Amino acid sequence: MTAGAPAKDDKTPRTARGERTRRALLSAAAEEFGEKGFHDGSISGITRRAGCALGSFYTYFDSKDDIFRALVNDMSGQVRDYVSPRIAQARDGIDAERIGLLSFLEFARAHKEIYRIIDEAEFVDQAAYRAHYENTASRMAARLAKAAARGDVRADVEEVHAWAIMGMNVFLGLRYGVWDDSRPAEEIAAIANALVERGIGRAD
Amino acid sequence: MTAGAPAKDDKTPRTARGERTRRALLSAAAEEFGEKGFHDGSISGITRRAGCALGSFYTYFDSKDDIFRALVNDMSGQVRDYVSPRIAQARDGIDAERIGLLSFLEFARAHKEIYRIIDEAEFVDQAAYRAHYENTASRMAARLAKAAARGDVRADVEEVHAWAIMGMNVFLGLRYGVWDDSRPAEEIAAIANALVERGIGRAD
DNA sequence: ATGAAAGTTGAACCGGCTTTCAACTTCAAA
DNA sequence: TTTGAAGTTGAAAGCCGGTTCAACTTTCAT
Repeated sequence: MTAGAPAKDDKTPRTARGERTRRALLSAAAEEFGEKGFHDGSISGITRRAGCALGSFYTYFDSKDDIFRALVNDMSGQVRDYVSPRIAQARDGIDAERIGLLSFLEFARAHKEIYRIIDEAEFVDQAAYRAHYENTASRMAARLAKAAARGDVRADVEEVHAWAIMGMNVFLGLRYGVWDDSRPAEEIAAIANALVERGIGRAD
Repeated sequence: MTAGAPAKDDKTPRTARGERTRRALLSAAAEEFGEKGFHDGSISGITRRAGCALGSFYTYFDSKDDIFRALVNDMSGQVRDYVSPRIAQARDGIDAERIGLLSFLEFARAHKEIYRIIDEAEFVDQAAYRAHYENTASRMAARLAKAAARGDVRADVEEVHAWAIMGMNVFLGLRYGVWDDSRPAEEIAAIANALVERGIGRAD
């Protein structure tokens, strides 16, 4: 046995053309579900946007649920890949969280469909939904623990703080990223970061 | 013209029996949608739980969307009516926010379906979804402004702080209310409130 | 007591959407 | 050039749940 995939009836493309079609379907699905939501979005809408026939859909995905799952994974990864390298540039633990929120705001402004997709996962694929937030929270908790070890933040930071700050970020992203992007992202990030800094920053 | 309702073909019950049936349908809908979500939940599932015939549904509601809208309104009001009087007992502006989170956690633990219903409104009735959060945020912003006037919190508190704290509360409610209620609600509220107190409390 | 308004019933209608399928095209290795 | 595996096509099958409706029962004001 070679790779991890058991491949009963494998839907993985074997060809450059196939790969292209699969990508086209995935990004068409992001548009379709982003605009209409899972239940109003249709597979024929997806294939129309992707410029292929209805039947081709089933060459790459088992079902409507299946492509949705794939999409949630994809977007969850996209956020992480956008935010992580930026955070790595931070000068300290508090600054890392400012940059985390700032880049998340930027990402949300550029991909307004993200909320409709991640949030709808709560109904279509709860496991993927929980996984997304639990992963995000535990990455943040790990950063905070490191920052605490370096003395950048209080020693008593824990999981609860990570969930609190993540929740803050998610709602600020919705309100000031997706619903209304008229205020500078830097300004929002600065205000929230001041709250965080006093809230968990080291006591002087 | 007498009351506000125009009443073209009014679905309001005129009878005690009718009122009972309507309530039964509404709470059956909370169960059904809470368990299965809007799109997997069915009207026949609702009437089965409510113990009435399929056709009776349409005596009180125009459509599946209609009852969902009514339900979101109902639950949004229930949260407010549970939390508001408790907040009124607070000794100061910071304590008010602690109690707000604490009572929200209690409410979420007792009504675990609330997230699935409010969150799905994002797709079924976006206006109701936005209204729920905008109302909640502006109530909080008003409380904070009052607290600032009394010197309980910093003078520069604004809308952004309200959205940040609301987001915190929502995610803590999901994580420590709905998904896992093993830690005491008081403990979670205390940790978050310490963050808020240092974050926006008056500078000494 | 009585009749009209309110409420109840569930079988059947209806439309839309997912999913299937068998014929057809493309592509690249031999 | 040949061959067959990979990919494409879109019509139509099949399913499922929302919605309708006309007959029936209950309620309540007079």
